[in-house]
Amino acid sequence: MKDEPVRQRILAEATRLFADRGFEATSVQEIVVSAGVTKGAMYHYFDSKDDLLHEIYARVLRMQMERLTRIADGPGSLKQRLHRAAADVVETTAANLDDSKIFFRSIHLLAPETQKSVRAERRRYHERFRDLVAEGQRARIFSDRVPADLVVDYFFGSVHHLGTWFHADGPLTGAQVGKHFADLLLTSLGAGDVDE
Amino acid sequence: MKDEPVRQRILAEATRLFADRGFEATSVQEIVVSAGVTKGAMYHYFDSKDDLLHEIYARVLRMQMERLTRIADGPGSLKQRLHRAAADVVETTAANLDDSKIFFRSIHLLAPETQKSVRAERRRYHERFRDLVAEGQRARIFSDRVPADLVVDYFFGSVHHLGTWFHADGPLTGAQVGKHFADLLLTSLGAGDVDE
DNA sequence: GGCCATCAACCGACTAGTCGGTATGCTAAG
DNA sequence: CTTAGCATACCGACTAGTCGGTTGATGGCC
Repeated sequence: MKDEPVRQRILAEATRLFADRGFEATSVQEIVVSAGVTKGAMYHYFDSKDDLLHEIYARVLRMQMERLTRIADGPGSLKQRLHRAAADVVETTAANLDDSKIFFRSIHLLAPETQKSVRAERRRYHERFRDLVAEGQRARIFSDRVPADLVVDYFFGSVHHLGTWFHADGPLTGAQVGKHFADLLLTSLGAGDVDE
Repeated sequence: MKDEPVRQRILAEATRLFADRGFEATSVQEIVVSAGVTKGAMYHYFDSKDDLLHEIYARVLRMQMERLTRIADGPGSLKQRLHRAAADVVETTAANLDDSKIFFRSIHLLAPETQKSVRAERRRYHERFRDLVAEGQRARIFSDRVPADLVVDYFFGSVHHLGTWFHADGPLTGAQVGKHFADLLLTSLGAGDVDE
């Protein structure tokens, strides 16, 4: 922890504190004290407190987008890939709960421009996921009674709210919740077993 | 409104501003100016800025709990009542989006004690809803492959997430989204048509 | 080798301003 | 007179961000 690069340590502590107390309720003082550095160091690596928040978002978005692309373009039937993608996003969200909490609590506090670019990135992710559902609906593998966009909003609502109830030391692991959520998604699309 | 016009006006403006800019990013000055009163008036009716937030929460919780109880204890089959309750909470959330946004963005900013009581109230609501699902699972009307608690977490995630994408002037009304979401919930529980 | 220049990394006292909250005063009603 | 219902002026605490300065490592030059 001590020999970890300064920049990373600041980011890690900021993430922890933002998730704990909220962005606005956390002062730059608290962050630098927690990270064992000074204000000078922090403003050497980041432009502003907002920039710190933006970096946290960018890191998460990059990671999730990469994983989704790999799964969606990977092998397996459509059912299998959708199930895999759904379970994966739940599992990785559970594994990075702090990032998730910060994301949905604080995005409105960013500068309008920054907010716009973050939302755009988020939308691309959403659309990639929706395309999987829409493809299945066109192929009559999934029911099209509910529009694909709405199904995806429905599903991701559940994922994003993991931060409000999930605990790493609770009765269920992230992987278990992921499997259940993916099952619920597939079932609600009228798809039978994944292995059909 | 006619009992205490000033108090209500302060609450209404605070709700609007909190939803718009966030709790911490909104100053008491801005609230009183928006409401056309002074700080003295605000601190006459409320103990603190936190108290203002707490009142907003309490109002929402009271309303939702009352509606759920009326539907759950009302007439109709279990399927019908669950469908009705699900659609209703979506519709009322959509109709009070500001309250919903504030709720999930700012609850962590309340004093720990207040937070605890709000969470407890929220949990009672959750449990009442879960009991409907669990009852159906015991009666073999719903699939019990996924635990009732998890199904409810799944569903309410979607509801709470409405604040991030739903717009009153969008392509779908709150009632339409409510019906779709309720359909998805019932389908994911392996229940056929509601009218069976 | 010895010497100097350069530069990123970091320090921390400081500024200018904002914040939530309070003390006190005033007015109208009962 | 008392009390409710506000208004106004003000305070101390705290904030994000700045800026002149220090330190240690590196590289070119003689």
